[in-house]
Amino acid sequence: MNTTFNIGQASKASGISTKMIRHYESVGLLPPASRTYSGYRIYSDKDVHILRFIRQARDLGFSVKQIGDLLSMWLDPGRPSSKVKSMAQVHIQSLDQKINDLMEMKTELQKLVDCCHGDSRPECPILDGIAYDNT
Amino acid sequence: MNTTFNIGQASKASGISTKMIRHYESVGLLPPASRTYSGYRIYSDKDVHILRFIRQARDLGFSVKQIGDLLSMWLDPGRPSSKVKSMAQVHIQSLDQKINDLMEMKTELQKLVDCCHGDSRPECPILDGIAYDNT
DNA sequence: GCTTGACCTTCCCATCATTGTAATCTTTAA
DNA sequence: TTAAAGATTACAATGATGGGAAGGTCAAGC
Repeated sequence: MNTTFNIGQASKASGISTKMIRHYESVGLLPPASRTYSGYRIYSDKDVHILRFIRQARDLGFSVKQIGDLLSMWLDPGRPSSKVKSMAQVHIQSLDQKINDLMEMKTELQKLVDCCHGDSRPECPILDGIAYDNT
Repeated sequence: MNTTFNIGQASKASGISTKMIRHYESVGLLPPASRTYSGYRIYSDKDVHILRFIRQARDLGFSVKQIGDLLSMWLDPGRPSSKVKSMAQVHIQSLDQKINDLMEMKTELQKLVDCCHGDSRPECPILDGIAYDNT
């Protein structure tokens, strides 16, 4: 059955807020939705499927620009899977980079925390570390 | 010796761009710098020390708001170190949260990448996974 | 003394993903 | 018929940072 959805229903079905659905349309990630006579947006099953694709990609940390690329690859039946795979691998690298940056921050800060007695006295190796550390 | 710095020198000495030094002043993280007769900002050794503190805190992932709190604790000789320590611990938790989120993304994406042969054929488990996965 | 280049000033705009708000119109259910 | 829920648009804000324009200033060299 070809169900149709208004924006609120599409939002619930996809997990993307109505705000963001309109935004994705305005920046060209989505084609302009068709409209009812009175101007409400209408979404088909296929549209909702695309929205769910977008949400999944977003949850994997892809940017809107990258999601656009993924979408056009998804909708292009002939594209080689190697293209998708290399894009995914590049993205994994950037995730790794971010993870490493955050872990480095955590390690440094943990070192300072471990040195701090954390009581009512004012001496504080954490602040001293931030003030004088030259890593 | 009481050296003074203009904004470019303070930037080099602290590792914070001139853009950001002005920005930090405009949002109140820094008090308004004193000025030469012609309007150039002047920084003292102490000011540069504060800038370096800010950069260290930023490199540990603290937000400007949090850096403001750290700064006032740093400059308040009587504050208990427990205050600093608990703030640092909360921050470590939020770093952990971010690390976990990113690692989850990476794991999921890596699973898909591992399934993809990545050659000239169009079948692509990565796109299929993004399209149909319901984690 | 004047030119040049490097550096400073302010102000506005852009990024990125997302949320909030306000004013207004439409649909739906009581 | 009316009230509530939900849709429309447009604009602003977040947070950390960068870019650029238009203009003033300083130091070095001729």
